[in-house]
Amino acid sequence: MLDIQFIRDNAEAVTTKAAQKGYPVDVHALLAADEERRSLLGNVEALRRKRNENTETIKQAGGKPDEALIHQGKLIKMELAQAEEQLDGVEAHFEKLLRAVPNMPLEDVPVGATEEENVVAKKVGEPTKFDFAPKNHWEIVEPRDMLDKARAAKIAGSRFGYIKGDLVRLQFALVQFVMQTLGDETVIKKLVEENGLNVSTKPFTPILPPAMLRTEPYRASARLNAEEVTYKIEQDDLWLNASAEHTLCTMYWKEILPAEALPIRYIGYLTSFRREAGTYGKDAEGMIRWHQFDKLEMEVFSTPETGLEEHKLLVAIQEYLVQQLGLPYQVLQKCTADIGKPNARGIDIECWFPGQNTYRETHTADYMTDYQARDLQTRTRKADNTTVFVHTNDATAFATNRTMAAIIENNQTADGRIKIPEVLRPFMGNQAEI
RNA sequence: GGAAGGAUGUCCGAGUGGUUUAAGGAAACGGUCUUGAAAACCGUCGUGCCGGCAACGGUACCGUGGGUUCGAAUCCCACUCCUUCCGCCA
Repeated sequence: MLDIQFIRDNAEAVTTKAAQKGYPVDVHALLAADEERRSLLGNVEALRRKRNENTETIKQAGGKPDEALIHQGKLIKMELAQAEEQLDGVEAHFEKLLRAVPNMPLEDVPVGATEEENVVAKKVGEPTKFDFAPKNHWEIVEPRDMLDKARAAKIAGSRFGYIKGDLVRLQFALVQFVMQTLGDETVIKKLVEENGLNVSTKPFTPILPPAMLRTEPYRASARLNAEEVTYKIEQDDLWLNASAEHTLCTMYWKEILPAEALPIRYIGYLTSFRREAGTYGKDAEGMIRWHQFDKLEMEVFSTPETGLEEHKLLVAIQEYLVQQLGLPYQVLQKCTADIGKPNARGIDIECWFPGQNTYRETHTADYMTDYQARDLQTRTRKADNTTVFVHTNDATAFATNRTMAAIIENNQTADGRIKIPEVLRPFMGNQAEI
Protein backbone atom coordinates (compact mmCIF):
# COMPACT_ATOMS: atom_id res chain seq x y z
CA MET A 1 0.00 0.00 0.00
CA LEU A 2 0.95 3.63 -0.33
CA ASP A 3 1.89 5.95 2.53
CA ILE A 4 -1.25 7.89 3.51
CA GLN A 5 0.90 10.95 4.14
CA PHE A 6 2.07 10.77 0.53
CA ILE A 7 -1.53 10.58 -0.66
CA ARG A 8 -2.50 13.60 1.49
CA ASP A 9 0.36 15.60 -0.01
CA ASN A 10 -0.17 14.46 -3.61
CA ALA A 11 -3.89 13.88 -3.96
CA GLU A 12 -4.11 15.09 -7.56
CA ALA A 13 -1.10 13.14 -8.79
CA VAL A 14 -2.35 9.99 -7.07
CA THR A 15 -5.74 10.32 -8.75
CA THR A 16 -4.15 10.82 -12.16
CA LYS A 17 -1.59 8.07 -11.92
CA ALA A 18 -3.99 5.54 -10.45
CA ALA A 19 -6.32 6.18 -13.37
CA GLN A 20 -3.41 5.73 -15.79
CA LYS A 21 -2.87 2.29 -14.32
CA GLY A 22 -6.53 1.42 -14.74
CA TYR A 23 -7.37 1.67 -11.06
CA PRO A 24 -9.80 4.53 -10.73
CA VAL A 25 -9.71 5.46 -7.05
CA ASP A 26 -11.73 8.06 -5.23
CA VAL A 27 -8.96 9.94 -3.45
CA HIS A 28 -11.39 12.48 -2.06
CA ALA A 29 -13.44 9.75 -0.39
CA LEU A 30 -10.20 8.28 0.94
CA LEU A 31 -9.03 11.60 2.37
CA ALA A 32 -12.48 12.25 3.87
CA ALA A 33 -12.32 8.85 5.56
CA ASP A 34 -8.80 9.65 6.71
CA GLU A 35 -9.95 12.89 8.27
CA GLU A 36 -12.91 11.26 9.96
CA ARG A 37 -10.67 8.49 11.22
CA ARG A 38 -8.22 10.93 12.74
CA SER A 39 -10.96 12.93 14.37
CA LEU A 40 -12.53 9.80 15.90
CA LEU A 41 -9.10 8.55 16.94
CA GLY A 42 -8.64 11.83 18.80
CA ASN A 43 -11.89 11.17 20.71
CA VAL A 44 -10.92 7.62 21.53
CA GLU A 45 -7.46 8.57 22.72
CA ALA A 46 -8.83 11.37 24.90
CA LEU A 47 -11.24 8.89 26.52
CA ARG A 48 -8.47 6.37 27.05
CA ARG A 49 -6.48 9.08 28.70
CA LYS A 50 -9.39 9.81 31.03
CA ARG A 51 -9.64 6.11 31.80
CA ASN A 52 -5.92 5.87 32.53
CA GLU A 53 -6.08 8.91 34.76
CA ASN A 54 -9.04 7.50 36.66
CA THR A 55 -7.16 4.24 37.13
CA GLU A 56 -4.14 6.14 38.35
CA THR A 57 -6.24 7.99 40.92
CA ILE A 58 -7.63 4.72 42.27
CA LYS A 59 -4.12 3.31 42.35
CA GLN A 60 -2.84 6.34 44.29
CA ALA A 61 -5.60 5.76 46.82
CA GLY A 62 -4.16 2.33 47.47
CA GLY A 63 -6.54 0.52 45.19
CA LYS A 64 -9.32 0.64 47.73
CA PRO A 65 -12.78 0.62 46.22
CA ASP A 66 -14.15 4.11 46.00
CA GLU A 67 -17.73 4.08 44.77
CA ALA A 68 -17.53 7.46 43.06
CA LEU A 69 -14.34 6.66 41.14
CA ILE A 70 -15.54 3.24 40.13
CA HIS A 71 -18.79 4.72 38.93
CA GLN A 72 -16.89 7.27 36.87
CA GLY A 73 -14.75 4.49 35.44
CA LYS A 74 -17.88 2.68 34.35
CA LEU A 75 -19.18 5.78 32.61
CA ILE A 76 -15.90 6.25 30.75
CA LYS A 77 -15.94 2.62 29.76
CA MET A 78 -19.38 2.92 28.20
CA GLU A 79 -18.50 6.07 26.36
CA LEU A 80 -15.25 4.56 25.14
CA ALA A 81 -16.92 1.40 23.86
CA GLN A 82 -19.22 3.53 21.74
CA ALA A 83 -16.40 5.70 20.40
CA GLU A 84 -14.27 2.67 19.59
CA GLU A 85 -17.07 1.01 17.70
CA GLN A 86 -17.50 4.11 15.59
CA LEU A 87 -13.77 4.30 14.94
CA ASP A 88 -13.57 0.62 13.94
CA GLY A 89 -16.18 1.13 11.26
CA VAL A 90 -14.48 4.17 9.79
CA GLU A 91 -11.07 2.55 9.98
CA ALA A 92 -12.20 -0.53 8.08
CA HIS A 93 -13.65 1.70 5.37
CA PHE A 94 -10.46 3.78 5.29
CA GLU A 95 -8.24 0.73 4.93
CA LYS A 96 -10.30 -0.69 2.13
CA LEU A 97 -9.98 2.57 0.21
CA LEU A 98 -6.26 2.84 0.98
CA ARG A 99 -5.52 -0.67 -0.25
CA ALA A 100 -7.37 0.05 -3.46
CA VAL A 101 -4.76 2.64 -4.40
CA PRO A 102 -2.09 1.14 -6.67
CA ASN A 103 1.60 1.94 -6.55
CA MET A 104 2.68 5.02 -8.48
CA PRO A 105 4.43 4.37 -11.81
CA LEU A 106 7.92 5.85 -12.15
CA GLU A 107 8.38 8.82 -14.49
CA ASP A 108 9.76 6.77 -17.38
CA VAL A 109 6.84 4.33 -17.51
CA PRO A 110 4.89 4.94 -20.72
CA VAL A 111 1.28 5.91 -20.19
CA GLY A 112 -1.07 3.48 -21.87
CA ALA A 113 -4.55 2.02 -21.52
CA THR A 114 -3.85 -1.52 -22.72
CA GLU A 115 -0.86 -3.78 -23.20
CA GLU A 116 -0.94 -2.73 -26.87
CA GLU A 117 0.77 0.44 -25.71
CA ASN A 118 3.79 -1.25 -24.23
CA VAL A 119 6.94 0.16 -25.81
CA VAL A 120 9.62 -1.92 -27.47
CA ALA A 121 12.79 -0.59 -25.86
CA LYS A 122 15.18 -2.71 -27.91
CA LYS A 123 15.53 -5.76 -30.08
CA VAL A 124 18.48 -8.11 -29.82
CA GLY A 125 19.21 -10.66 -32.51
CA GLU A 126 17.34 -11.27 -35.74
CA PRO A 127 14.33 -13.57 -35.99
CA THR A 128 15.79 -16.99 -36.73
CA LYS A 129 15.92 -17.90 -40.45
CA PHE A 130 15.27 -21.40 -41.72
CA ASP A 131 15.63 -23.02 -45.14
CA PHE A 132 12.47 -24.99 -44.37
CA ALA A 133 9.10 -24.13 -42.85
CA PRO A 134 9.66 -23.97 -39.08
CA LYS A 135 7.23 -25.86 -36.87
CA ASN A 136 5.56 -25.01 -33.60
CA HIS A 137 7.31 -26.51 -30.59
CA TRP A 138 4.58 -29.06 -29.96
CA GLU A 139 4.73 -30.27 -33.55
CA ILE A 140 8.34 -31.15 -32.84
CA VAL A 141 8.22 -32.73 -29.40
CA GLU A 142 4.84 -34.48 -29.42
CA PRO A 143 5.65 -36.85 -32.29
CA ARG A 144 8.92 -37.69 -30.56
CA ASP A 145 7.12 -38.57 -27.32
CA MET A 146 8.68 -35.78 -25.24
CA LEU A 147 5.31 -34.16 -24.56
CA ASP A 148 2.02 -35.94 -23.83
CA LYS A 149 -0.92 -33.63 -23.27
CA ALA A 150 -3.65 -36.09 -24.17
CA ARG A 151 -3.01 -38.39 -21.22
CA ALA A 152 -2.48 -35.39 -18.91
CA ALA A 153 -5.92 -34.12 -19.97
CA LYS A 154 -7.41 -37.50 -19.14
CA ILE A 155 -5.86 -37.42 -15.67
CA ALA A 156 -5.78 -33.73 -14.68
CA GLY A 157 -7.68 -31.87 -17.37
CA SER A 158 -6.62 -29.37 -19.99
CA ARG A 159 -3.55 -27.17 -19.54
CA PHE A 160 -1.50 -29.95 -18.00
CA GLY A 161 1.15 -32.08 -19.60
CA TYR A 162 3.58 -34.92 -19.16
CA ILE A 163 7.05 -33.74 -20.12
CA LYS A 164 9.29 -36.68 -20.93
CA GLY A 165 12.73 -37.90 -21.86
CA ASP A 166 15.35 -35.47 -23.17
CA LEU A 167 13.06 -32.52 -22.54
CA VAL A 168 13.23 -33.26 -18.82
CA ARG A 169 17.00 -33.36 -19.04
CA LEU A 170 16.90 -30.02 -20.84
CA GLN A 171 14.84 -28.51 -18.03
CA PHE A 172 17.31 -29.60 -15.38
CA ALA A 173 20.17 -28.31 -17.52
CA LEU A 174 18.45 -24.91 -17.48
CA VAL A 175 18.14 -25.11 -13.71
CA GLN A 176 21.81 -26.01 -13.29
CA PHE A 177 22.91 -23.31 -15.71
CA VAL A 178 20.98 -20.60 -13.86
CA MET A 179 22.14 -21.72 -10.44
CA GLN A 180 25.74 -21.73 -11.61
CA THR A 181 25.50 -18.37 -13.40
CA LEU A 182 23.72 -16.42 -10.65
CA GLY A 183 25.89 -17.98 -7.98
CA ASP A 184 29.01 -16.71 -9.77
CA GLU A 185 30.13 -13.32 -8.46
CA THR A 186 32.28 -12.65 -11.53
CA VAL A 187 29.15 -12.74 -13.69
CA ILE A 188 27.24 -10.38 -11.39
CA LYS A 189 30.25 -8.07 -11.22
CA LYS A 190 30.58 -8.00 -15.01
CA LEU A 191 26.90 -7.11 -15.44
CA VAL A 192 27.03 -4.46 -12.71
CA GLU A 193 30.02 -2.82 -14.41
CA GLU A 194 28.78 -3.13 -18.00
CA ASN A 195 25.54 -1.42 -17.05
CA GLY A 196 27.16 1.30 -14.97
CA LEU A 197 25.26 0.28 -11.87
CA ASN A 198 26.22 1.27 -8.37
CA VAL A 199 25.18 -1.88 -6.50
CA SER A 200 26.71 -4.80 -4.67
CA THR A 201 28.21 -7.67 -6.66
CA LYS A 202 26.89 -10.20 -4.18
CA PRO A 203 25.85 -13.43 -5.91
CA PHE A 204 22.36 -14.95 -5.56
CA THR A 205 21.57 -17.56 -2.94
CA PRO A 206 19.71 -20.59 -4.34
CA ILE A 207 16.46 -21.26 -2.54
CA LEU A 208 13.61 -23.79 -2.66
CA PRO A 209 10.62 -21.97 -1.20
CA PRO A 210 7.26 -23.35 0.00
CA ALA A 211 4.62 -23.76 -2.70
CA MET A 212 1.72 -22.84 -0.43
CA LEU A 213 1.03 -19.90 1.80
CA ARG A 214 -1.54 -18.51 4.18
CA THR A 215 -4.06 -15.83 3.43
CA GLU A 216 -2.66 -13.13 5.68
CA PRO A 217 0.86 -12.84 4.25
CA TYR A 218 -0.47 -13.44 0.74
CA ARG A 219 -2.86 -10.53 1.05
CA ALA A 220 -0.12 -8.32 2.48
CA SER A 221 2.06 -9.05 -0.56
CA ALA A 222 -0.56 -7.41 -2.80
CA ARG A 223 -0.22 -10.43 -5.10
CA LEU A 224 -3.33 -12.36 -4.10
CA ASN A 225 -5.58 -12.36 -7.14
CA ALA A 226 -8.12 -14.75 -5.78
CA GLU A 227 -10.55 -15.55 -8.52
CA GLU A 228 -8.68 -15.53 -11.81
CA VAL A 229 -5.25 -16.68 -10.85
CA THR A 230 -4.92 -18.50 -7.61
CA TYR A 231 -5.88 -21.97 -6.39
CA LYS A 232 -7.15 -22.34 -2.85
CA ILE A 233 -6.86 -25.41 -0.65
CA GLU A 234 -10.06 -24.83 1.29
CA GLN A 235 -9.56 -27.65 3.76
CA ASP A 236 -6.42 -26.11 5.19
CA ASP A 237 -6.92 -22.46 4.35
CA LEU A 238 -3.83 -22.41 2.16
CA TRP A 239 -3.23 -20.98 -1.31
CA LEU A 240 -1.09 -22.57 -4.01
CA ASN A 241 1.55 -20.09 -5.15
CA ALA A 242 1.15 -18.57 -8.59
CA SER A 243 4.83 -17.61 -8.61
CA ALA A 244 7.81 -18.31 -6.37
CA GLU A 245 7.74 -14.58 -5.81
CA HIS A 246 4.74 -15.05 -3.55
CA THR A 247 6.53 -17.11 -0.94
CA LEU A 248 9.80 -15.23 -1.45
CA CYS A 249 8.65 -11.63 -1.10
CA THR A 250 6.74 -12.58 2.05
CA MET A 251 9.76 -14.24 3.70
CA TYR A 252 10.63 -11.32 5.93
CA TRP A 253 7.04 -10.48 6.83
CA LYS A 254 7.02 -8.33 9.99
CA GLU A 255 10.79 -8.32 10.29
CA ILE A 256 13.44 -5.64 10.60
CA LEU A 257 16.51 -6.57 8.60
CA PRO A 258 19.98 -5.39 9.65
CA ALA A 259 21.43 -2.93 7.13
CA GLU A 260 24.45 -5.11 6.45
CA ALA A 261 22.21 -7.98 5.30
CA LEU A 262 21.10 -5.99 2.24
CA PRO A 263 20.85 -6.57 -0.59
CA ILE A 264 19.33 -10.02 -0.11
CA ARG A 265 19.33 -11.81 -3.47
CA TYR A 266 17.59 -15.14 -3.99
CA ILE A 267 17.29 -17.39 -6.99
CA GLY A 268 14.35 -19.69 -6.32
CA TYR A 269 13.14 -22.77 -8.16
CA LEU A 270 9.52 -23.70 -7.72
CA THR A 271 6.49 -25.20 -9.37
CA SER A 272 3.78 -22.57 -9.75
CA PHE A 273 0.05 -22.93 -10.24
CA ARG A 274 -2.44 -20.72 -12.05
CA ARG A 275 -6.13 -21.18 -12.67
CA GLU A 276 -6.02 -19.30 -15.98
CA ALA A 277 -9.71 -18.55 -15.64
CA GLY A 278 -11.00 -16.57 -18.59
CA THR A 279 -8.25 -17.67 -20.95
CA TYR A 280 -10.19 -20.50 -22.61
CA GLY A 281 -9.04 -21.05 -26.14
CA LYS A 282 -5.74 -19.18 -25.76
CA ASP A 283 -2.66 -21.31 -26.23
CA ALA A 284 -4.61 -24.54 -26.04
CA GLU A 285 -1.77 -26.36 -27.74
CA GLY A 286 1.83 -26.62 -26.69
CA MET A 287 3.40 -25.81 -23.36
CA ILE A 288 2.96 -22.06 -22.99
CA ARG A 289 0.01 -21.57 -20.67
CA TRP A 290 -0.41 -24.44 -18.23
CA HIS A 291 -2.04 -24.62 -14.84
CA GLN A 292 1.26 -25.89 -13.49
CA PHE A 293 4.73 -24.83 -14.53
CA ASP A 294 8.22 -24.67 -13.13
CA LYS A 295 10.02 -21.40 -12.82
CA LEU A 296 13.38 -20.00 -11.76
CA GLU A 297 12.64 -16.70 -10.06
CA MET A 298 14.87 -13.94 -8.72
CA GLU A 299 13.85 -11.92 -5.68
CA VAL A 300 15.77 -9.00 -4.18
CA PHE A 301 15.32 -7.04 -0.97
CA SER A 302 17.28 -3.81 -0.92
CA THR A 303 17.52 -0.33 0.55
CA PRO A 304 15.33 2.37 -1.02
CA GLU A 305 18.47 3.98 -2.45
CA THR A 306 19.43 0.94 -4.54
CA GLY A 307 15.97 -0.41 -5.43
CA LEU A 308 15.88 0.95 -8.96
CA GLU A 309 19.45 -0.12 -9.67
CA GLU A 310 18.63 -3.62 -8.46
CA HIS A 311 15.70 -3.64 -10.86
CA LYS A 312 18.01 -2.69 -13.72
CA LEU A 313 20.48 -5.36 -12.67
CA LEU A 314 17.73 -7.97 -12.78
CA VAL A 315 16.79 -6.93 -16.31
CA ALA A 316 20.47 -7.08 -17.29
CA ILE A 317 20.67 -10.60 -15.86
CA GLN A 318 17.57 -11.63 -17.79
CA GLU A 319 19.05 -10.34 -21.03
CA TYR A 320 22.34 -12.05 -20.29
CA LEU A 321 20.62 -15.39 -19.66
CA VAL A 322 18.60 -15.16 -22.87
CA GLN A 323 21.69 -14.13 -24.84
CA GLN A 324 23.61 -17.08 -23.46
CA LEU A 325 20.97 -19.36 -24.93
CA GLY A 326 21.28 -17.54 -28.26
CA LEU A 327 17.59 -16.65 -28.44
CA PRO A 328 16.45 -13.56 -30.37
CA TYR A 329 14.40 -11.29 -28.12
CA GLN A 330 12.95 -7.88 -27.55
CA VAL A 331 12.73 -5.83 -24.39
CA LEU A 332 9.39 -4.25 -23.63
CA GLN A 333 8.86 -1.37 -21.29
CA LYS A 334 5.42 -2.09 -19.94
CA CYS A 335 2.94 0.77 -19.94
CA THR A 336 0.98 2.00 -16.93
CA ALA A 337 -1.97 -0.28 -17.65
CA ASP A 338 0.16 -3.42 -17.83
CA ILE A 339 2.63 -3.17 -14.94
CA GLY A 340 0.31 -4.39 -12.22
CA LYS A 341 -1.06 -2.85 -9.06
CA PRO A 342 1.99 -3.02 -6.75
CA ASN A 343 4.48 -2.15 -9.50
CA ALA A 344 6.27 1.13 -10.02
CA ARG A 345 7.98 -0.16 -13.15
CA GLY A 346 7.82 -3.33 -15.19
CA ILE A 347 9.87 -4.81 -18.00
CA ASP A 348 8.97 -7.82 -20.15
CA ILE A 349 11.30 -9.81 -22.30
CA GLU A 350 9.76 -11.51 -25.29
CA CYS A 351 11.60 -14.24 -27.11
CA TRP A 352 11.16 -14.99 -30.78
CA PHE A 353 8.99 -18.02 -31.54
CA PRO A 354 9.55 -18.90 -35.22
CA GLY A 355 6.84 -21.58 -35.25
CA GLN A 356 4.34 -18.90 -34.32
CA ASN A 357 6.16 -16.16 -36.23
CA THR A 358 6.01 -13.77 -33.28
CA TYR A 359 7.66 -12.57 -30.08
CA ARG A 360 6.09 -13.99 -26.93
CA GLU A 361 6.54 -13.09 -23.28
CA THR A 362 9.04 -15.27 -21.45
CA HIS A 363 10.27 -12.94 -18.70
CA THR A 364 8.95 -10.22 -16.43
CA ALA A 365 10.81 -7.90 -14.05
CA ASP A 366 8.78 -6.08 -11.41
CA TYR A 367 9.91 -3.20 -9.23
CA MET A 368 7.61 -2.50 -6.30
CA THR A 369 9.51 0.30 -4.49
CA ASP A 370 8.28 0.14 -0.86
CA TYR A 371 4.66 -0.59 -1.80
CA GLN A 372 4.81 -4.31 -0.92
CA ALA A 373 7.13 -3.84 2.02
CA ARG A 374 4.85 -1.30 3.70
CA ASP A 375 2.03 -3.82 3.98
CA LEU A 376 4.39 -6.71 4.67
CA GLN A 377 6.11 -4.60 7.34
CA THR A 378 9.54 -5.58 6.07
CA ARG A 379 11.96 -2.91 7.20
CA THR A 380 15.63 -2.25 7.64
CA ARG A 381 17.44 -0.27 10.26
CA LYS A 382 19.51 2.66 9.09
CA ALA A 383 22.77 3.95 10.57
CA ASP A 384 20.88 6.55 12.62
CA ASN A 385 18.85 3.73 14.19
CA THR A 386 15.62 4.70 12.46
CA THR A 387 13.79 2.16 10.32
CA VAL A 388 12.69 2.36 6.71
CA PHE A 389 10.72 0.01 4.47
CA VAL A 390 12.88 -2.05 2.13
CA HIS A 391 12.39 -2.04 -1.63
CA THR A 392 11.39 -5.28 -3.31
CA ASN A 393 12.15 -6.55 -6.81
CA ASP A 394 11.25 -9.76 -8.54
CA ALA A 395 12.13 -11.06 -11.96
CA THR A 396 11.93 -14.27 -13.95
CA ALA A 397 15.22 -16.06 -14.57
CA PHE A 398 13.58 -18.75 -16.68
CA ALA A 399 10.05 -20.09 -16.82
CA THR A 400 11.19 -23.50 -17.99
CA ASN A 401 8.24 -24.44 -20.23
CA ARG A 402 8.30 -21.20 -22.18
CA THR A 403 12.08 -21.16 -22.39
CA MET A 404 12.20 -24.73 -23.63
CA ALA A 405 9.49 -23.94 -26.17
CA ALA A 406 11.62 -21.04 -27.44
CA ILE A 407 14.72 -23.25 -27.60
CA ILE A 408 12.80 -25.95 -29.44
CA GLU A 409 11.39 -23.58 -32.04
CA ASN A 410 14.57 -21.56 -32.65
CA ASN A 411 16.92 -24.54 -32.62
CA GLN A 412 14.87 -26.99 -34.65
CA THR A 413 16.47 -28.83 -37.54
CA ALA A 414 14.94 -29.92 -40.84
CA ASP A 415 14.70 -33.48 -39.58
CA GLY A 416 12.78 -32.50 -36.44
CA ARG A 417 15.59 -32.55 -33.92
CA ILE A 418 16.67 -29.81 -31.47
CA LYS A 419 20.14 -28.30 -31.19
CA ILE A 420 21.19 -27.72 -27.58
CA PRO A 421 22.60 -24.25 -26.76
CA GLU A 422 26.33 -24.47 -26.05
CA VAL A 423 26.04 -23.27 -22.45
CA LEU A 424 23.62 -26.06 -21.57
CA ARG A 425 25.64 -28.89 -23.03
CA PRO A 426 27.92 -29.36 -20.01
CA PHE A 427 24.75 -30.12 -18.04
CA MET A 428 23.53 -32.64 -20.64
CA GLY A 429 26.53 -34.86 -20.96
CA ASN A 430 27.87 -32.61 -23.76
CA GLN A 431 25.09 -33.67 -26.08
CA ALA A 432 24.84 -31.27 -29.04
CA GLU A 433 21.29 -32.11 -29.99
CA ILE A 434 18.30 -34.09 -28.87
C1' G B 1 -4.30 -38.67 14.52
C1' G B 2 -2.99 -38.77 20.32
C1' A B 3 -0.34 -36.14 24.44
C1' A B 4 2.42 -32.24 26.71
C1' G B 5 4.85 -27.56 26.70
C1' G B 6 5.34 -22.87 24.55
C1' A B 7 4.54 -17.78 21.76
C1' U B 8 7.09 -11.08 25.44
C1' G B 9 11.09 -5.46 22.04
C1' U B 10 17.07 -6.65 17.01
C1' C B 11 18.27 -11.39 19.94
C1' C B 12 17.99 -14.09 24.79
C1' G B 13 14.81 -13.64 28.75
C1' A B 14 11.94 -12.00 33.73
C1' G B 15 7.15 -10.99 34.67
C1' U B 16 -0.02 -14.74 37.54
C1' G B 17 -4.68 -7.96 38.25
C1' G B 18 -2.82 -1.57 39.72
C1' U B 19 4.64 -0.26 41.79
C1' U B 20 5.62 -2.44 33.72
C1' U B 21 5.36 4.59 29.89
C1' A B 22 7.87 -4.36 30.03
C1' A B 23 13.10 -6.10 34.81
C1' G B 24 17.85 -8.08 33.51
C1' G B 25 21.41 -9.64 29.88
C1' A B 26 23.45 -9.65 24.84
C1' A B 27 24.24 -7.14 20.36
C1' A B 28 24.63 -2.20 18.33
C1' C B 29 26.04 2.99 18.77
C1' G B 30 28.72 7.11 21.52
C1' G B 31 32.42 8.08 25.28
C1' U B 32 36.48 7.25 29.22
C1' C B 33 41.04 4.56 29.60
C1' U B 34 45.04 2.65 25.99
C1' U B 35 50.68 3.49 21.35
C1' G B 36 46.60 0.35 19.15
C1' A B 37 43.13 -3.41 20.28
C1' A B 38 40.69 -6.27 23.96
C1' A B 39 38.76 -5.95 28.80
C1' A B 40 36.58 -2.76 32.30
C1' C B 41 33.63 1.45 33.28
C1' C B 42 29.92 5.52 31.86
C1' G B 43 25.97 6.82 28.56
C1' U B 44 22.28 5.92 24.50
C1' C B 45 19.21 2.20 22.62
C1' G B 46 11.62 -1.36 20.85
C1' U B 47 7.63 -0.40 16.98
C1' G B 48 3.41 2.11 15.19
C1' C B 49 -0.35 5.89 15.26
C1' C B 50 -2.39 11.02 16.53
C1' G B 51 -1.17 16.22 17.53
C1' G B 52 3.13 19.73 17.03
C1' C B 53 7.90 23.60 12.81
C1' A B 54 10.37 21.41 16.84
C1' A B 55 11.48 20.21 21.82
C1' C B 56 7.72 17.33 23.31
C1' G B 57 2.78 15.50 24.68
C1' G B 58 -0.93 11.67 24.08
C1' U B 59 -2.22 6.69 22.75
C1' A B 60 -1.64 1.62 21.35
C1' C B 61 1.21 -2.84 20.86
C1' C B 62 3.59 -8.77 25.23
C1' G B 63 0.88 -14.86 18.82
C1' U B 64 -4.58 -13.50 16.79
C1' G B 65 -9.70 -12.42 17.98
C1' G B 66 -13.35 -11.91 21.70
C1' G B 67 -14.72 -11.53 27.05
C1' U B 68 -14.39 -10.26 32.56
C1' U B 69 -12.79 -5.67 35.39
C1' C B 70 -12.81 1.02 37.59
C1' G B 71 -7.96 -1.14 35.74
C1' A B 72 -5.28 -6.98 31.84
C1' A B 73 1.28 -9.09 29.36
C1' U B 74 -1.05 -11.16 33.84
C1' C B 75 -7.85 -13.94 34.65
C1' C B 76 -11.68 -16.52 31.12
C1' C B 77 -13.14 -18.41 26.03
C1' A B 78 -11.99 -19.51 20.94
C1' C B 79 -8.40 -19.79 17.24
C1' U B 80 -3.39 -19.81 14.86
C1' C B 81 1.51 -21.10 14.87
C1' C B 82 5.98 -23.37 17.02
C1' U B 83 8.59 -27.26 19.88
C1' U B 84 8.92 -32.21 22.02
C1' C B 85 7.13 -37.30 22.57
C1' C B 86 3.97 -41.32 20.49
C1' G B 87 1.58 -43.17 15.95
C1' C B 88 1.60 -43.01 10.58
C1' C B 89 4.55 -41.79 6.42
C1' A B 90 8.10 -39.71 1.70
